[in-house]
Amino acid sequence: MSAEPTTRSYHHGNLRNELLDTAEAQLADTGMEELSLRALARAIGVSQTAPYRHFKDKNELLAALATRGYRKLLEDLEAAAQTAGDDPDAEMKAFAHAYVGYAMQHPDLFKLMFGPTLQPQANYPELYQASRDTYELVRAIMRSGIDKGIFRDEDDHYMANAGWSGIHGLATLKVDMPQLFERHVDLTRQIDLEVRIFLAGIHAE
Amino acid sequence: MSAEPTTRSYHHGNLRNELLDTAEAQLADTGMEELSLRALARAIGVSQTAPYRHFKDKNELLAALATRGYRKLLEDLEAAAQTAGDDPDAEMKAFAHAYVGYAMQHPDLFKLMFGPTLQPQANYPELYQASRDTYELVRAIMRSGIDKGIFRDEDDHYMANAGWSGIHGLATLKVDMPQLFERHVDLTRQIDLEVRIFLAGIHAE
DNA sequence: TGTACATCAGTGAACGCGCGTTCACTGATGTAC
DNA sequence: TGTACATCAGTGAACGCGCGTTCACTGATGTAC
Repeated sequence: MSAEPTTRSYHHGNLRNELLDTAEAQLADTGMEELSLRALARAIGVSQTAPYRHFKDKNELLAALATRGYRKLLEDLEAAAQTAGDDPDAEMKAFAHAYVGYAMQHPDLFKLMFGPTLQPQANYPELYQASRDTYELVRAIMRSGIDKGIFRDEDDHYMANAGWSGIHGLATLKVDMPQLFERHVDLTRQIDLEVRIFLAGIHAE
Repeated sequence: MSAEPTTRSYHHGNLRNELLDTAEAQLADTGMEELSLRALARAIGVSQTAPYRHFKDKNELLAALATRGYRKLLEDLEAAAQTAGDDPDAEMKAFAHAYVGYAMQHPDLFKLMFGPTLQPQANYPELYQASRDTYELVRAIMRSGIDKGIFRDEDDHYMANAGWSGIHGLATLKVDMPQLFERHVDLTRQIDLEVRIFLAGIHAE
């Protein structure tokens, strides 16, 4: 993940970043339960108290990790939305695929971001900001699909939530209960259908 | 939760049930993190090894708890569906409200049921069965709303998943990230709109 | 109805564990003059 | 260019903790005869 310096001097030089990289790797490897500061320090080859030079406590490290996670999700979603040009249908599909894809690629990070450990986020200003930025993009994308619909403006927010719920629910079920979907379900088809139903529902009546 | 016997003899007589009741109460009180077998035994006033007469280990107790949770959810959903008569629109609305309502009433139990602790469920046959029963009902309800749509039969399963995802996503976001919805969103309206969009989408084209 | 005995459902002490965190410390680095 | 000194980023020992679980045990209950 990060470039290992060839000689380790007393001062590591990049410990904060390496802690985060290693934490993310361990999260992917063994999940949240097994992630401990001590194991992290051990893996890096640094004393178990060294992390405290960079994070007040364990939760601050987790918050930094989740913050990176939101920023990455935001990037992925933006990139997906831009590839789709002006067609809101295609945009929403690309967006949904990116969202679910992110959850599948980083399941435990996704759970950390949307899980209870770091609630309330207000305690971690950077995390709060990063998550807010992500939600704003989600809503913006949804709105761009909705604009062509016939609902009144005041429904916009509710419709954005509805679209988001569908996608988030799929990602969550896929990540938390893999056996439910793994068997016969083609995920691409599932996502496409879901977006299609949503847009048809918006534009109907 | 359970009737306390007026005199406690050496044999408790109802320890298994009281363990589950107390565990559920502690889950609601302090969440998953703080739930320990020892604390449970302490709360009931029994030695810390007594639970091992009734459960092989901690996870077996949690599995039993989640099993009860699924059965209760199933009951709630069935009851809701039945009050709605033959109108699939009303049925789906009642169903969605029951689902989200359950999550809000028992947030930590809901998380346990749909969380990673008890995965894979195959290790706990009763839990597996109870969760399967619930999913079957979910799918059945969805299908009953879908039957009037124009999609081909082979899409049924995908459509059921789509409807379920929307509802599950809403429940999950509501439970995990309460601050997102709490502020200006009328949940009843949100659910009703979501169902309306879904059904309109199904019946459109 | 009484007794012997198996089984059930508790007890209490103890084990080993890894964890988060604090503390006093020290080596390395950067800066002012 | 050299030196004094503050600050930064590490170390290593130690603390207290509650936990899950095992063990040998014992009191209570149910059953066969």
